[in-house]
Formats: sequence, structure tokens, C-alpha cells
Amino acid sequence: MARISGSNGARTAAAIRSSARGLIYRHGYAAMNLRELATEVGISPGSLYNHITTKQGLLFDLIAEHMAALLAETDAALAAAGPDPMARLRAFIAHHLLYHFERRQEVFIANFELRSLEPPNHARVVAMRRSYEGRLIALLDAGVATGELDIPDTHVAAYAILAMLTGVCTWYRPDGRLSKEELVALHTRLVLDGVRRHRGEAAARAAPPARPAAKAQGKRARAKTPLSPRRRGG
Amino acid sequence: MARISGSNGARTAAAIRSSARGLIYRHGYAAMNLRELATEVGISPGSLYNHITTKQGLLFDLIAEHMAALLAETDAALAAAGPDPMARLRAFIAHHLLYHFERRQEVFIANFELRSLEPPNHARVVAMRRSYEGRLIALLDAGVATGELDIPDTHVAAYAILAMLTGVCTWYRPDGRLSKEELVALHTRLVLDGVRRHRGEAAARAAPPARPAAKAQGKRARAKTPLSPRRRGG
DNA sequence: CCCGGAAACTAACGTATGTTCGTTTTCAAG
DNA sequence: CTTGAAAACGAACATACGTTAGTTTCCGGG
Repeated sequence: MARISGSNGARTAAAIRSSARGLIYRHGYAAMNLRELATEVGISPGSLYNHITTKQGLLFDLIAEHMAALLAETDAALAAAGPDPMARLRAFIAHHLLYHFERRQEVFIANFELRSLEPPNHARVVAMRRSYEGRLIALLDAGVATGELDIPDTHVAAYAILAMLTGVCTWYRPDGRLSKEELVALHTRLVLDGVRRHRGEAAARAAPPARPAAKAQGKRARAKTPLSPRRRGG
Repeated sequence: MARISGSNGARTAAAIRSSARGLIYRHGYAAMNLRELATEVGISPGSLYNHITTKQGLLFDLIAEHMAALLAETDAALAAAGPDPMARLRAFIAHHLLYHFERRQEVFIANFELRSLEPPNHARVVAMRRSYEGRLIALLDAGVATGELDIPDTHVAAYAILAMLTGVCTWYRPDGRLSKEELVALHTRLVLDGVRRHRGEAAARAAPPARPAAKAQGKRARAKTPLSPRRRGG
């Protein structure tokens, strides 16, 4: 009994990827074993190799496809948002969240199984990730240029924003208390209020915890100056 | 040649934990193997079992100790900050970042090897984590109560803030461009501007893209209701 | 109808891994 | 000096895993 009746290469390949996503998401790449994957797909372990090169190749394919899709869809969303920097920033935030809600597993895998990729594969994925971060950094820079945003360091801000937005996936559940739209609204506000230029009360809001004294002196002088450029001793 | 001259139980145990932290941090729990650990410590694989119960027990010990320390030190930092809600919030942010800078490996392990814990161990760590989140939620609630903070949903805000702050550890490097203090200042500002009450321009900034309807009904009544229970599996 | 490839099967290989076991050596207490 | 626990050793066990090999069956094109 081999070559089961009605078997279909494309369908099996899709089932493998789908099951692999779930297994890696739940157990991690290293802890996932191909026998369990084969069982879930409904074929024998050896048959997997009609559709994958190696376990490592399977992981890379899953991650690379996800990253490519994320980049493409993000660009589409930004294009649809038009030229206004703030509109584009809102579009980025909303798209990031909605895409991540939709594909929690892929996102999680791409973020936390990066280290499981062998060097050449690793480098390729990192490059795609950099590219994605670069899009947000560019948006923030654009907002700073128009004066609508007030961000001392757009790189740091971009990483912080991405961490915050991506973090939602770790606890979001479709049947949870809050809808996707509510979460988008909440996080849009959190992000924008964090980077927007506020009238009047500009300075001293990042004052060190202990001393409420340094209240009125700095005004907004340092807002545009780059952060201390060089490293410290050790 | 066994029981090497000058050997010392406590020192070996510490070396095991230290090496295990590094190995799990770099390779992940499942991918770490005890032979490599033993080699790094400088003993034979079997000798590990003079100091650990099982591989799983070692992971649990590492995580549980970290969580206990985090809770204890956080409480100390909050106590030192006095009673003012905003001062306490600043203290929480600063302490969270500094602690996480100091112990990046433990933090990473505690966050991303949770799933590698067997159910009973998993439950105990989750409880500690809940407790930590609870401290921030309480701080936000206190700020809302005094009117200094303006937060539609303190649970969501707390998770978002923790994700943002913890995310810094994924890219912070001691010899990087920004010092710890600068990062604390930047993130304190990002967080506080995200949750602070802004004068005048209060409303409509979180308007949902699609349906602005469900806006005025809940107000902040539901800020206290618990989220739908988190489940592990998919 | 026939035939070659696609896609499945069974079986096994080689290795790696967590863990156990019995032994041996050091050190400190009596 | 004796003794017993602590802490190391080397060896092995049992299993699990990724992967390969050879074989068998179904299906579509000639």
C-alpha cells in the first residue's frame, strides 16, 4: 500500500508546512520531531522527504516566505495610505497589528527561531528583517522632518515600537475580550502619544526618577540633537 | 582519578548554572545538550547529576530563581520610590530596564523557554509572572485614579509597556551607542507620553479605523475585568 | 494499453542524548 | 587513623531522532 489513492503532491506539501508551523510554534524548532510531523500530516516519516530537503530547509522556507509576504503587504498598505507621513504611520501600525494577528504563528517563528537557522540562512532572514525595520524608521524620520513627531532617536523608537506592537501577539486571542479593531486603536494611541510633538509641556519629561528638581531648565533644546554619539568605557 | 583535588560542590553547582544560562540563551533549552554543558563546566556528563535533578529541573530552577529575584528587587525599588504614583511608575520603568540590562540571559530564558517547562513547573512560573504584571497594572490604575494618567485599558497598556521595555534586551549591548541611562530616559519618555493625560487634545485620538460606535459605552468600567484566560496550546 | 515518474510505504542506519550505575578519590569529622 | 559522605570518573543503556534506501502503487501522457 503505497502511493495512496487520491494522493496529491501539492496538497501534501501544504499540509506539511501547515502542520510544521503549528508544531514549531508550540514546541519550538529543536523540540519538533519529524515523526510527529509526519503523523500529523498522515504520512510516514520518510515520505516527508518527497516534499522537503531537510528539517533546516523546512524552517528556512517557512520564515523566508513569511518575511517576504510581510514586506510585500506592508508596501501595499503604505502605498494605499498615500503620501502624508502621519497617515502612513497609522497605516503601518494598523497593518503591522492586523497582519500579526492573522499570522501569529509565522511571526513568532520568524522572531524566535532565527537562532535555529544556520549562518547562510540566518543572514538572509536578518537582511529582510532589517529592511522591514527600515520602513518604520523612514516613516518616523519623515514625521520628524515635518515637525509632527518629536523623537530624539528614531532607531531606538522604531525598535521600541516594533517590540510593543509585536508583543501583542504573545497574548492576543481571537476570542479574547478585545477585538482586533479595539487593539489597533489602543496601540495606535499608545504609539502616537509616545512620539507625537506635544504643545507646551515639552521638556524634562524623561527626568531621572529621583529628582523632580530639573523641571524647567532644558526646554526642548535636546530634542533634536543626536544622542551622545560614542560609547562609554565599560 | 575522581573527586579532583580542590573540587568544591558549591563552586561546581554555580558553574553549572552559569554555563547552562549561556547555553540555553544561545541555543535554546531543547538544543542544549548536557554533554556540551559538562564540557564547558569541566566535568563529565554523569557528574552533572551530583548537582542537578534533571535537565528539566535545571531549567525550572534557573527561571524560578530569576523570577523570584525580579519580584523582590522590584518591590524594593518601589518601596524606595515612596508613595507618589508617578514616582513609582518611573521607578518601575527604570528598574525594569536596568534589571533587564543586567540579566539579559535570565530574562530571555524566562520569557521564551516557558513553553519548555512541564505543566506543574509552567504553572508556578506563570503565577510569578502574573504577579509581576499585576504590580505594573496596579501602578497604572493608581495613576488613573489620581487623574495623572489617561488609559482606556490598564491591562492592555501594561502588557504593551512590558513588551516594549523587555524588547530592549533583544538588541541592547553594553558597548552599544547608547548608555543604559540614555535608554532609560528615552523609554521613560516613550511610555509616559503614551499614557499621560494630555491637556486639551484628549478625545478622539484612539478613534477606531472602522467603527467609532463602541466608544462611549464602556468608558473605563471594564478596565478592571480580567482578560479571557490565557491558554497554552493552540 | 502501457510505461515512467510522482508519491507513498517499510525498514533500517548511524548518531546523539538524557540518564543510570558502579567505582574511585578526596576531605573533614570522630 | 578511620570512616563515611561528597564529588568526581568512565562506561553503558535505552531511546529518539534525522535521514537514506529500496520497494510498491497510483495516475496521466504516449
